[in-house]
Amino acid sequence: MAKIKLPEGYKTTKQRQAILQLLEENVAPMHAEDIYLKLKEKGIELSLSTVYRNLDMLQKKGLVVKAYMLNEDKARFGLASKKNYLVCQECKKIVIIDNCPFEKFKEELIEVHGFDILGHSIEVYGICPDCKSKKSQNSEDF
Amino acid sequence: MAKIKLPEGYKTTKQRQAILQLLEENVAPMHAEDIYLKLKEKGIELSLSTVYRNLDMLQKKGLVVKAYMLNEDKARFGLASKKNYLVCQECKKIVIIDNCPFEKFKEELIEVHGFDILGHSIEVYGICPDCKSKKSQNSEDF
DNA sequence: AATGCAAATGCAAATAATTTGCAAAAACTG
DNA sequence: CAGTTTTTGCAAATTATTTGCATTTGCATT
Repeated sequence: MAKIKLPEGYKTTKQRQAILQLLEENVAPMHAEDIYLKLKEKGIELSLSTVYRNLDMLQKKGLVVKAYMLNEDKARFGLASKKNYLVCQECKKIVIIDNCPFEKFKEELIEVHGFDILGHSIEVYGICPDCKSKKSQNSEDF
Repeated sequence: MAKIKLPEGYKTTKQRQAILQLLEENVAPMHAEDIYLKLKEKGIELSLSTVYRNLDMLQKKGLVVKAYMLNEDKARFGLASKKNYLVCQECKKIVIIDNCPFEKFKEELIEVHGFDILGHSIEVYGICPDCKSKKSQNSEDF
């Protein structure tokens, strides 16, 4: 948990710190409301708009990534360092892909399309090992 | 323009056909409202809820992919076959990545995480060649 | 430690995308 | 072309997210 440094001109508030810390602790990117509820539970006083406002600011500053996942209609927010993940379609568990395959293809993409590449995000969906074994217990016919 | 076959039990309506055809013609995934407006322009009678309902159905049937792009707050819909793209952060132009790098990493991902992989989507953002040259015209200092 | 000012917060109200209920219209079946 | 089912359009409802404004808080400077 390396403390994340806020950009110039922004103040350190307990709400802001709590949000960042929660995002650090969590593997998966979270919905704004989850963040709000989790922090309330922990006894931190904040409002949902504070959560949104902070996430928005952090996103604009590049510290946080906002993403919508398959079949979800609300945004998730996570630290910019965790932006490639596997999602189980059964239990919705999220697993971070850490050595991202993408780097190897950056060059190829630059050549083919001529873009300067600033960033990327990859979402992979499937069935996680746990759900797979639960499934095969119920029906041996696969 | 290979005609797309509707799933069993669904009727062929002019609205539904028009939506699918428009998605085939378009390189980039579109917002529901764009689809609505473009088709209205073409003289096709439909409502926005019809667009949403069809896209929803098509998505559930796997023919269409719904995705939210970086810094956008409304969904885009595109044919399932076109789900990896490059987005220019300046002009918002979208370019399809056609020989998707991902396939080569599927195996690796399966091994490492034990997921059965059903699908994926990749969004890459950067600056397109056009915007790049416009930029360097304005300031030669890069 | 007190002061002053900008930044941040909470609350309630506003906005905007998407969804839904329902009656009428269109598709397909025989 | 009559009967049944699906689809549509419209308007109203829902839900995530944003915003205005008055108040509070963080922090730099006396």
